[in-house]
Amino acid sequence: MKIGKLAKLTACTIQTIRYYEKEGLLDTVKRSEGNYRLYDSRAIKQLMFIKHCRSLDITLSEIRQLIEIRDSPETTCNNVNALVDRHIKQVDLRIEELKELKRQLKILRRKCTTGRVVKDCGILLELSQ
Amino acid sequence: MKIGKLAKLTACTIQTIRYYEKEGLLDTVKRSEGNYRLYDSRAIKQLMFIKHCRSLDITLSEIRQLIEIRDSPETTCNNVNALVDRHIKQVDLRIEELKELKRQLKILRRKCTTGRVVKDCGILLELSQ
DNA sequence: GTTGACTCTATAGTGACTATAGACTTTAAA
DNA sequence: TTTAAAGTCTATAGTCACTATAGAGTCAAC
Repeated sequence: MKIGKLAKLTACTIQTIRYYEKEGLLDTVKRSEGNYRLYDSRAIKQLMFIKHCRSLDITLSEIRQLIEIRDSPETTCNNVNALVDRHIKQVDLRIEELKELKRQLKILRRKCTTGRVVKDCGILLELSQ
Repeated sequence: MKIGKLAKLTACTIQTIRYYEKEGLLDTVKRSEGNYRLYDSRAIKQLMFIKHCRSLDITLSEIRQLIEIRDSPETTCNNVNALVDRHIKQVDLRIEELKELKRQLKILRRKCTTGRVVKDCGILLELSQ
């Protein structure tokens, strides 16, 4: 299978697949006579693993770690658990930050009602302090 | 006042100040004989305005718009209100996305308990599907 | 044989900074 | 007065995870 088909099957762009290869997340695969990459089902699995991780906002560097861990099947997986725990904490923190941000924005928004002219705009006045 | 003092007063880094100037958010200021930038209180105000906006996650491009609007004091400020409203919506959307992400991560986390070996790790198994 | 679809590499751009190199200026101490 | 340290200058590259483009090569069908 060539890269276009893999891209369709996995709903990745061709550029992204090549990018993951360059970053060492996908194995390099053999090439056709015309230098086209040739993929098999193993590549689909690898790519879906990456996609799944990315959909959970796991960074490429963390994915690299997970791949490395996965390839030592007899070690304990405590570091996998730790990685996920750390990730949940980060997401939580970001949610709290954004909630506070929203609160601030709403306060700001209330400083001005529609139809004023700029020099009386409560929002701009507030932002200028 | 030279750039280092401005940086201290506003808790910005020197590089960031120069960056904002390059991006047209800060006025270019006059220079000393030795080509050092010389700032006055006007620069402090401009920079604090930018900082205040950035703390609300307003993009540099939006800040540019706000500056432009602010400099036409007789026009209505409806576009300021619209910009803030749009921003609140975006933040809200992002919060919802992150909440869903957190839910997914927690589900994932429950797939594995501590102390297993990698080849039995429920998290890695789940991610591989 | 030629058109069109596909693929290749290499490079630049995104946003909002951050970091570095190498040179110049100013200030303070010896 | 020298010199060392601290401050500043410009220009450039790096960050992250892609995305977009240029220009060239490959392949299949008509």
